[in-house]
Amino acid sequence: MAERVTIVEVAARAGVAISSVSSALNGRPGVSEQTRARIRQAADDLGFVPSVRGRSLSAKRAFTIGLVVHRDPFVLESDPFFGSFIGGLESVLDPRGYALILQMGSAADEPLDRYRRLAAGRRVDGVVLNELTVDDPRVDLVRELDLPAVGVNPAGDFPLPAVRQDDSAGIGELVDHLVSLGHRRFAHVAGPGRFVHSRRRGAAWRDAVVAAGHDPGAVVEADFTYDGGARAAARLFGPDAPVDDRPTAVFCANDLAAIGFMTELDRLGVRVPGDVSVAGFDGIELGSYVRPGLTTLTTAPRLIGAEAARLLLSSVEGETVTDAEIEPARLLVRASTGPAAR
Amino acid sequence: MAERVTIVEVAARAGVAISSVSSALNGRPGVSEQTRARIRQAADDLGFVPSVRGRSLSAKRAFTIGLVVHRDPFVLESDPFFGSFIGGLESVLDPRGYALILQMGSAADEPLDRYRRLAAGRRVDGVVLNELTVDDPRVDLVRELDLPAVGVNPAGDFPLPAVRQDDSAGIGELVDHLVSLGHRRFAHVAGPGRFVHSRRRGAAWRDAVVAAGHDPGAVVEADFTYDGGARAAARLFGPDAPVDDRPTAVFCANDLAAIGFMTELDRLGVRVPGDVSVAGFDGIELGSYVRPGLTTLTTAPRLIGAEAARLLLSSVEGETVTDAEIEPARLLVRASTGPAAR
DNA sequence: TTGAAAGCGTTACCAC
DNA sequence: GTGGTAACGCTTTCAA
Repeated sequence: MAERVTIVEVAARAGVAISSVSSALNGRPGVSEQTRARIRQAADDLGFVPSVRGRSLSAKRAFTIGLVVHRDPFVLESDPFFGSFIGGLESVLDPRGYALILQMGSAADEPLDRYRRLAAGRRVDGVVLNELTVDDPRVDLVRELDLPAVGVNPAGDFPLPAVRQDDSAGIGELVDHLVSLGHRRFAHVAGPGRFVHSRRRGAAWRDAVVAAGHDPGAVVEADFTYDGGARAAARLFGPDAPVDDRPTAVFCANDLAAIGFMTELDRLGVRVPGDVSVAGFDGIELGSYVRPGLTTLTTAPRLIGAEAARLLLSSVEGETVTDAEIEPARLLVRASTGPAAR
Repeated sequence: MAERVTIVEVAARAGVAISSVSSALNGRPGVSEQTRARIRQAADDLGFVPSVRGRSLSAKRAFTIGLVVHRDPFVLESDPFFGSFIGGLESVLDPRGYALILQMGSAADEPLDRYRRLAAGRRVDGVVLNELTVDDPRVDLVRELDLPAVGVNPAGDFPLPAVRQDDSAGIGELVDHLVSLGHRRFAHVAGPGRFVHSRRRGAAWRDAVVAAGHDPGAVVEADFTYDGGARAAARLFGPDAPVDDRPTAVFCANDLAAIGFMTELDRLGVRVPGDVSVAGFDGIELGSYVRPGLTTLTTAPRLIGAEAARLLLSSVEGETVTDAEIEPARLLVRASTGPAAR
């Protein structure tokens, strides 16, 4: 690598001490406007950019935050959340001079180790905790490690700073929508029960259906994948499924599963929305392309990422942080929901 | 953040100089086995892990490599390549003490700036160059910046270390497969022409079809998205498309577009594979779920990522690097290709 | 074999 | 306002 220009050379060119260069360039007081200008000039001439390495050591800060993805890579493949979420993180990290370290905790290795090593090597100043599980062990871990962290959509009693997006209001709208279309028999294709967000969506759905005076119906646990959605459809509508009392409206905990669900229904000769209305959750692009277009709840992964980064940086920089609340997920009605069959 | 234990404390506990600790722990000679053991013990007792910050400054190395993704976040959403590719990178970076910095170059900002800043701040020791375009400006840039880099599937005359996976053999197999099924009229749904890999796939397809003695037929440029594939289908088989001379076999430059293509065909009442055979490229999970299952060429993004990381680290550490060749993409026949209609 | 000290590029403190 | 200088945590060189 080529030799890059350091603060020493800037100081030499401007004819001042390096401490003055540091003060001047970082906008600290104690430098006359005149010399500040001269220093700026010298820095520009030389194309000086401070080395994060030096800054890191001196400032005791890595200027880096970590995100560990715990999924199997192939699950991530089709997950629409991460791209936008990471983009959101980036959008606030980058302007503030921070970078994102991404780790993929393969299912094999102990995921907590990743955090341990990140902290032990002082690689990152903080981490964002995503896809929280019930009693997530990472919460205790980051406290033990004294590592700043923010949670994304955690449970109510979460002890760390968090960004939340309400989904109960939107799910309520969805239930109203379905009920007003005449639906009375429901089912839910849930995410894995260990995830906080799976549970919350399931609970919000159940509560809303019950509040509307109906039976919440069957709950089939899937795994957020396309294939899991397809299997759930087979279970509810396949040849072995009970014929009477079949639901006429199904809420899937995420769009990808909902799309798999619809595809399998199609194969089984069940019409959407003629025989069954289907709704998802997420608002992924794909949902607008498939036929029928998928009714869903739109979330804001990019915004969530941006807020998470904002909170985390505040936390890292020792400011007091209050939780962030994103605008609620909203109902987006497309063609996959329609009047209940008579 | 809690105070972490440093090399000084290890030295104190072992009753030696810090330089001895450094030598002992890094497996350098010049330390007796006895003191080495004592030092190891002390380090273990204290739970010492060297700070990357200190090492970075001293070693003039960030122990970090960079990947800049240039897509719109929403395109990335549905791209299956990155998850596995990043997993592959990680799988070799992590054991060697390196971490991955991921940046998302939003379409808005000048993407080259990302590399400039990464290099200027000494944030990374090298970068991997993905989705290379024809005359990709990043090639000159990294040389100007003197930043180690590896290319993924570049053109033949690429001046930097590269990892390549041949697709012409697999595409040849595909053409053989289609021809043996009786197909004579072909079309290709291509990726954007600025990408090297779009062009290579298109050329391999054309060459193979011509070599088989047939006309390569229409080429419709799409953009690797589901929607782009659907639009291509509308163009080739929609109401405005010429009715005679329609292709009976279509090769799409990637799976996602192929799936969009098939979905649109379905809507248009064109049967797959009854009326038209469709093949994709990539081997994404989704292709095995959709109906009919998608015939495709399977690539190895995880392996490509691993090799890219391996080459890049060699390059960073000043070793001589030779290009890596991944096993060729292979034909995977599923239900979307069948006998040509008579 | 061991240890002292310089150096990596910053920031921050404290004299002047 | 300005300029030394210590400190950050490590590696490396060089004497002892």
